[in-house]
Amino acid sequence: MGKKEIKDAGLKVTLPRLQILEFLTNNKGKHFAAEDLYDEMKSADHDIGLATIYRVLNQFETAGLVCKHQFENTQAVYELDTGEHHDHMVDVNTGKVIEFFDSELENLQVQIAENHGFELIDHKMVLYVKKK
Amino acid sequence: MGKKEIKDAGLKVTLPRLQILEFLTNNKGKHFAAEDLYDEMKSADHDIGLATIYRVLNQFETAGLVCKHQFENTQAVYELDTGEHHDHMVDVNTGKVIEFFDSELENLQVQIAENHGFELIDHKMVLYVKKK
DNA sequence: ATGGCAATCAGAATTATTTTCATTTTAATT
DNA sequence: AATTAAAATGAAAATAATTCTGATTGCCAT
Repeated sequence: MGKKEIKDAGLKVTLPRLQILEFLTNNKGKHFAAEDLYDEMKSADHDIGLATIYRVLNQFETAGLVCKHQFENTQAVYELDTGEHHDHMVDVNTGKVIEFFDSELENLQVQIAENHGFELIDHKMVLYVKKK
Repeated sequence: MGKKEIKDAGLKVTLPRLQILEFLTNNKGKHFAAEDLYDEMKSADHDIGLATIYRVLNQFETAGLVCKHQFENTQAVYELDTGEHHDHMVDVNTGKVIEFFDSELENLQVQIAENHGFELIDHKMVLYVKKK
């Protein structure tokens, strides 16, 4: 149970926060829009307002508990932050999102930033692909 | 002047389109939100409605004349598509956007997609950096 | 228990963008 | 050059995603 994580984030332990965090924990690696979560919570008889979902997700994001992605769709999606960095590959035909990690790529990015006189803080990368 | 490009895109050559395209051509490599362009046009005594700006930018995008980027800000930004692919680096302190191209990176991306059984169609990458 | 402050709810507000529809402009044709 | 149909425009309304507001509720240290 996520009580500790919530407390460590400087937030009060409330039912909505626990329920949202629990759901994301049980669905590692999957992406959910705020409204998806709203529906999921409703299905589980957890009546959490949409505004609360958005608020909690933002708080969780700043706390490093979840990460937020803005793919091509207009709605942002969220997933549990497992601490293991990864990038995304989107199948343009199916819309399916594949997560991957490539250390050579990670190194190259640091290198490129350095070549321009910068320090790499973070990056975002999405590959749009299709089955060959 | 951009009459030819507009015609080739299957669009009628109108004043708003010419003025927007001319402005972007004179500002290669710079990014503008729809509202920036709206203001720019107004400053130049070209009274183009904001709806038209959005409409024309979308048409130009599908025609491959401009490309659209969604960085961290909420507003999308547009720039002239010079045909030369490049990625972006954002200075997290100044907000400044630096364009760059790295062929090693491009190759690696193709490679990664292939390793997962996919063909790379396109990609989007933003490096968040700061001065060292 | 209870008092204070943070969290929640529901709905209103905001922001970016798109759509609608009446009017104007373009470009093809006479 | 005048005619005309189709496409483009402007202004305002509509939409979509997200954030804010104000009243109420819930958490927790005393």
